[in-house]
Amino acid sequence: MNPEYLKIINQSELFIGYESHELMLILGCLNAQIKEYQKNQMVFSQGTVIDKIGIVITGTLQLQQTDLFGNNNILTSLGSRNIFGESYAGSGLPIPIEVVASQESTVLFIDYEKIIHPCTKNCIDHSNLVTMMVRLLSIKNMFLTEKIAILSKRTTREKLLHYLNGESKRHQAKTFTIPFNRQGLADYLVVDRSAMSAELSKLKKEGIIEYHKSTFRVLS
Amino acid sequence: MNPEYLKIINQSELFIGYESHELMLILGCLNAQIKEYQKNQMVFSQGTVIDKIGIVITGTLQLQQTDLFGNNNILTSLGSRNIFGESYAGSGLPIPIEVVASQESTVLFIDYEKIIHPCTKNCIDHSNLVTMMVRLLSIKNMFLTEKIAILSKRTTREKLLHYLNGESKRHQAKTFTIPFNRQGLADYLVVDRSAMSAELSKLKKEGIIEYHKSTFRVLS
DNA sequence: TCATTTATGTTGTAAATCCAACAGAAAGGA
DNA sequence: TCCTTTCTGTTGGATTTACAACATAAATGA
Repeated sequence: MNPEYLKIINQSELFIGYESHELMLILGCLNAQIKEYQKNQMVFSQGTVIDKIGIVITGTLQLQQTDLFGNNNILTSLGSRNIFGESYAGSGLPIPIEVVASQESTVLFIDYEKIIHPCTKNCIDHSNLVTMMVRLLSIKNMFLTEKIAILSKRTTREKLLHYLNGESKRHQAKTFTIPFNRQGLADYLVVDRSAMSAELSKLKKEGIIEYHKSTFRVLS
Repeated sequence: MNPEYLKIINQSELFIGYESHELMLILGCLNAQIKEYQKNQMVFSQGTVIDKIGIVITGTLQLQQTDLFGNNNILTSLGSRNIFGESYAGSGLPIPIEVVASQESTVLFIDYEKIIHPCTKNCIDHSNLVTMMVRLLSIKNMFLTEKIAILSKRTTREKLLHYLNGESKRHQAKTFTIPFNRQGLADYLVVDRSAMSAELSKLKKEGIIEYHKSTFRVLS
């Protein structure tokens, strides 16, 4: 395998922390396979059941979904080191979205079954791949649950307060820096940026929060 | 173990389909333990790292969260057969919520590690517990992702159309029945019931959908 | 059967959001 | 440094929602 590729795989969440010779052995044992895609070529089709996960080596893939009116909605873009398909492969259900290469791309595929039930003999131990996989799914799960809790708030004010309170708890500090600028935060909370800015000002005036740029402080 | 308990455990998603003697052996090998809780007693505390999952045998537990102002928000209620804690145990992160018995309850606990890395010798094979666990996490993940996609739509109309389109695809049919009454659907979409009813009427008038009670048909 | 409760649809009003436009601040580059 | 671009806050008007109140339909139970 191309050593550049190995370096990238080694940076993906699933394979982080291995020595490169270990990684090579594991990938061999997992029967991992590289595949190239041309621009606009389909990687996973909507409605199929998949049994492999993918890791983007080079290029960009897009998760997209077609709506009632035939419009193509782009859900996410995936770049180098990103893992995809793990929830779908694990569920055994047909996938409700499609994955397409939005430019020429290289992808590594691994049989999901081999990750979940690693071989135990004649092979380097890679049973902690299960733990890593489950951790990925679990953490994603927690993030999604938290986001739903936020989106379930009716007003911009409530969404902001829930988000800031959650971040405060997560950092175990009243003062913390968020990984968003204003537009990014508005996108995350699914509200209008200008309305959100106005609400932030109000909260500051009312003495409920303080902030400077992306550093916030909750006062309570 | 109480045979009534066994019957309930056998109905939980994780242990469905086993013969009762198999189940007993597996539970023994997993070192599963029963614990009783009084009303208002804490099961899991916010901020702790947990290494067990729970299955409710009898009674009711509540997942709840305290907000900035000290209000206790109930996120979900858990009843007989429900599994909880799997995402938190799998993540290795401190839990952002607390679990409390809202009435006298009986709970079965299982070490998470033993599910993910089942023993392979001197014991009945229960390696498919990993598969079941991963399937649970994955399917939950897909549901959460779908819900976020819906909640990310700005208007009631868009939320409705996205939801109905998704259900149509899932059922692979233009006509399908949803598991909600109007209030339930409004809660799921996080919109006002009456406004939603009005929007449904509009969509029907415009010839975009048809419906009768909880049976819908998308026309496109 | 009739009475009661629950579910659903309709409407008007108040409140909140979105959108657009703009101005000043901050950041980045020549 | 100056110029340009990006980011942030502010405001007013159009749109959408939430809320409350009510009427009718459907379901439930005595």
